[in-house]
Amino acid sequence: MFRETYKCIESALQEITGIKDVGLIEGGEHADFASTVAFSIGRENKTSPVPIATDIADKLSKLEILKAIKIETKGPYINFIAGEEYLKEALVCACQEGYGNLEKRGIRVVLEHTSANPNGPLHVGHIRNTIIGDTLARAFRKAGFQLEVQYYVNNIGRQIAIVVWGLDNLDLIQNESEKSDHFIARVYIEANKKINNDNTITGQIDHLMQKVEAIEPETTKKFFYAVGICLSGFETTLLELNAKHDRFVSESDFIRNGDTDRLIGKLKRLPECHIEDRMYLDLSNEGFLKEYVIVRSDGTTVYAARDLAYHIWKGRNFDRVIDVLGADHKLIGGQLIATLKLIGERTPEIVHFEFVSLPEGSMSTRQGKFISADELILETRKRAREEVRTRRPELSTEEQERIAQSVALAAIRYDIVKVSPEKNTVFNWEEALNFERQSGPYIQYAFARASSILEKAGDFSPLYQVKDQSEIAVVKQIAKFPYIIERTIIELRPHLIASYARELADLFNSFYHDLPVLKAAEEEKRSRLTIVKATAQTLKETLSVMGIDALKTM
RNA sequence: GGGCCUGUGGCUUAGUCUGGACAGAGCGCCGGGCUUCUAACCCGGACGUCGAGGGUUCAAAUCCCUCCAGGCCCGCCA
Repeated sequence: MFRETYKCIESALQEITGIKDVGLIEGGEHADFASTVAFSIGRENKTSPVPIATDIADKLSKLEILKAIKIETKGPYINFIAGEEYLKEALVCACQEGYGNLEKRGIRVVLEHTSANPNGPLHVGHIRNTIIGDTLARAFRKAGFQLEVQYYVNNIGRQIAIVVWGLDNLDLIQNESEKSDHFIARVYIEANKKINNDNTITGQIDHLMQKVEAIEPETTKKFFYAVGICLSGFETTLLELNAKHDRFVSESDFIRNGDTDRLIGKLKRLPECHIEDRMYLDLSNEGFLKEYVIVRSDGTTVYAARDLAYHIWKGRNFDRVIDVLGADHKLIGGQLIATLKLIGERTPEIVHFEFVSLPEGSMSTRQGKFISADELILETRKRAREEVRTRRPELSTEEQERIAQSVALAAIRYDIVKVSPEKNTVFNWEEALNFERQSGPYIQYAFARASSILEKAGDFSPLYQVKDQSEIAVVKQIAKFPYIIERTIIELRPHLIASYARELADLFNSFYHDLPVLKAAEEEKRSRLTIVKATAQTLKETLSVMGIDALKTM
């Protein structure tokens, strides 16, 4: 309702004033919407904005389509207060299954996220990518887009060559209890130590890369083996994080199918292309002073070449291409886009997120300085298990475990998604293991409380009526949900969902505390049950967009 | 040295793109609330030079400039 009403008021204001930007904002405590358009008209005419506001408000009040909205002025502000109709309609919408779904749009979107190098387990930095990406993916599906989520597997890069060298030369064996991606990290870390002490190894690594690029069968097999076992570890972690990729795309495919060669042929015809020993593009006209190297002097391609080929393929098969990448990829992301423009291909929209560091400094797989996602999951589950055991001792161990796992997932995903992507963060165990306010479990808890009331109430016939202050506050928040979905996919900022969900849970908890539902008189009982149902439904949808389980009991 | 991002009460953070009505939350602190639909909860209180300084504007946390601090990038790595 919020979304529709906003658009309705906006166009009415545009019609009356003839101004495109009518300064329609959220009204805060004064109103539901407010317009500051009188200020700009007043400035234009060099007259007081107050009578202008009054005049516009008069004209608006006469409009049939704004009948349900109370319009008043407070000085130069034109305030809009949603009436009973608005609240009722919001309730009706929210009680339906799939509330917040936007209209289907037949637009195919490919969204790439995580895409970590398979040289060690996913750590708490990587999963910021995963969680931002997966939440965006869920929001896009909810907003009616056809979506495919991809993981781009860097399976022939230098890091993998180092792992392959390590597997061949270091006599390391995977321990029985060791997850395969953790084993690969051990090999990678050891190999790097050896490389630091012996500079002949670099030549051997180069040689491996030449062989894999020439698709030499034995070497290729070794690369694929190393990548395969690491990836199988990732898949377990991703599953536990409730993040799903529709397709894993390997960069080696773009060598094998000739796309990279074709791309290089095309780039060679650009005036920006220079072939000396290496082949590179001079993108200085686009504002990039660095050489954008495509082919090394030994004839092998660098990552950029395969990535360009991958993006051309994505651009030709989808209407929109979205990448979630760490802030360290900003420069190469810019170079990639500039190059795709030069050759007339579709460019990706890149969502960058800033780094997660540890209190002692930045993370590094190579140096073994990281907190793995697996460790985080393990610890959070442990903590959640303790919590469930004390709160719900009467439940079976299986039931407790099921709840604990969901609570742990909620805590992890929410802790990460709630912070805006452009913020640097320092990983904090205390915050991650917090299940209280402003946490995922807090929102789950609000849903569980609502579910418990509905469960006890049994069948009831809904009554769409909103009277008390705390009822109005909840329903107004419910009304905003589709608008939040829309903003999330326009701004590509999934933390908006997180803030929204928390506010909804806050308002519901106040309502829950203020007003009895089951013990209310007949009519109020029905209307409050309707509000509880609408809230539960909306909370369930927000949780689902965040990839968090909606638990009916916890 | 250059580029990008960040700087909001003791700590974490929303709001900044799209300027607007007293800067919202949470943790922590102080004080209340479980014979009442799950207290992973609710209510109240104290705590803010919105990094600093200039500028634009009727109006600046928000736009512009300078400076300071932190992160990231500036590989024939990815």
